[in-house]
Amino acid sequence: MKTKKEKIETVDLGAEERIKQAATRLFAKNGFAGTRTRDIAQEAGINLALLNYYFRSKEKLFDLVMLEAMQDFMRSIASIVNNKDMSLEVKLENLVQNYFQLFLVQPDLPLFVMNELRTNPKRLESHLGIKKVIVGSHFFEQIKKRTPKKVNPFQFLMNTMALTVFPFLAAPMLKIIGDMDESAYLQILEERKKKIPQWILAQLLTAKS
Amino acid sequence: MKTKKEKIETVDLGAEERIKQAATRLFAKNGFAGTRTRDIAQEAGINLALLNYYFRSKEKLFDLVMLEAMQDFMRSIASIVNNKDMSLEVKLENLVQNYFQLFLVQPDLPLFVMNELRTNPKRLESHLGIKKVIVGSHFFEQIKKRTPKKVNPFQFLMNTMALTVFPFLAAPMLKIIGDMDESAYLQILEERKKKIPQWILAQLLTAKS
DNA sequence: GTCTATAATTCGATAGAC
DNA sequence: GTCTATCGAATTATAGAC
Repeated sequence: MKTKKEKIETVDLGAEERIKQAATRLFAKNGFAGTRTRDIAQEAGINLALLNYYFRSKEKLFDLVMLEAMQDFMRSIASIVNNKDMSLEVKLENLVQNYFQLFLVQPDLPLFVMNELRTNPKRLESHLGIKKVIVGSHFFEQIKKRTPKKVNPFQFLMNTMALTVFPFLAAPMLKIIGDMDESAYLQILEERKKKIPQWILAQLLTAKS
Repeated sequence: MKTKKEKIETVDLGAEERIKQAATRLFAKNGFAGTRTRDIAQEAGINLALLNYYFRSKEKLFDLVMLEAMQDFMRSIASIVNNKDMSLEVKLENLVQNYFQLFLVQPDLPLFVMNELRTNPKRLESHLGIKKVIVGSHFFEQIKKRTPKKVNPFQFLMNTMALTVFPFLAAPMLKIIGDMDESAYLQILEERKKKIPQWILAQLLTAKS
C-alpha cells in the first residue's frame, strides 16, 4: 500500500535538497562566518535540528555546497575548452556566453569562490584537478600559438577571465561609478558579451616588444 | 617633571592607532563576521576592553577603518585621473603602476572592498563622491575621445580596472591554475604592469562594428 | 588609559518526544 | 524524519579596580 508517498511531488523538493539550496544562497551572500545555521533552516522552511540531522555540522554543509558549486563551475567550461574542432574565436564566444549565463543566474557565485579560495586555497587543487582542466586544455594551446613571442601566454588566459568575471565581481561598485540602474547595467553586460572576444584577439595582435 | 612621557616614541604608535591598523589587517583578511575583537586586541598588543574604550563597538570600528581604507584607495588615483597635462598613454601607465604598488603591499584590500560594497553599496556613494571622481575625470574624457563610435566608453574604464585588479582578486586561484609559486606570480604581475596600457590601447583601436 | 573579571547575548549542536 | 527545548561554547560589551 503506497498511500504515503506516490511520485507526485515534482514541484516540491525534499528537505535535504531545500537545505542545500538555501545554504548555497546564504553562504554565497554572506560567507561562512556571516551565515547562521538558523537562517539557513528558516530559508529552507525546516527546523534547525534537521539541518544537523542531515549534514552533521555547519562546516560539513559548507564543504559540500562549496564543492558542488565549484564542480558546476568547472563542468560548465570543461566541455568548451577541450573541443578540438572549435576555432579560438568561436571558443572565446562560447566561453564568455557560458560565464555570463551562469553568473546572471547566480551573481554572488564569483565573489563567493574568490573568498573561499583566499582562505582555503588547497580546496581547488585537491577537490578538482583544475590545473589540467585549464592549462592542459586545447584552448590554452590555441592561445599559445597566437601569443607574441616574449609574452607569457598565461597573461591572455588571465585577461580573458578578468574581462569576463570582473564585471560581476565588482557590479555594485561599477553601477555606482557609472550611475546606472540594474537594467542599464544589464545592457552594458550584453554589449560586453559581444565585444570581449574581439578585445582579446586585439590584445593578441599587440606584438610590440 | 616630564619623566613619564618624553617625545622619544617615534617608532611606537599609540594604542588607538595600533588598534586601527590591526583591525584593518584582520577585517581585510577575514571579513567582519570572521574577525574577533579579541584577535584585534591581541594583534594590537592591548586588552579587549581598551578596544571598546576607544571605538565603542566592533561595528563602529569596522565602519571607521573601512571608510579610511576607501579614502586611501580613492586619494591614490584622484590626482592622476584629473591631471590635464598627461597623455592617456602616460596616465594609464601611472594608474596601473599606482594600483600595483598599493595592492602589492595590501593584497587583501581589493577583495575586502568588493565584499563590503556588495553587502553595503550605499557606503561608496555617500561617504565618497566617487561618481564625480571617475566619470567626471579628465581621464574619462580622454577615453571617450578615443572610443570607437557605438561602443559605450564606460566599457574601457571597466576593462582597465578588470585587467589591473583581477590578478589581485583572484591571485590564489590563478597561482594554482598556472602552477606558480609566489615569486613566479610576482614576475607575471611585473610583466602585466608594462603590458596593460598597451592592451587597453589595442582594444581602443578595435573599431569594427 | 589600561587592566581583570564578568555580565549578556548569540549561535552551533544535541537530547528526547512524536 | 521532524519537531521543541535546552545545553554549552564562544564572543561582544561593560563594570569597576588601579
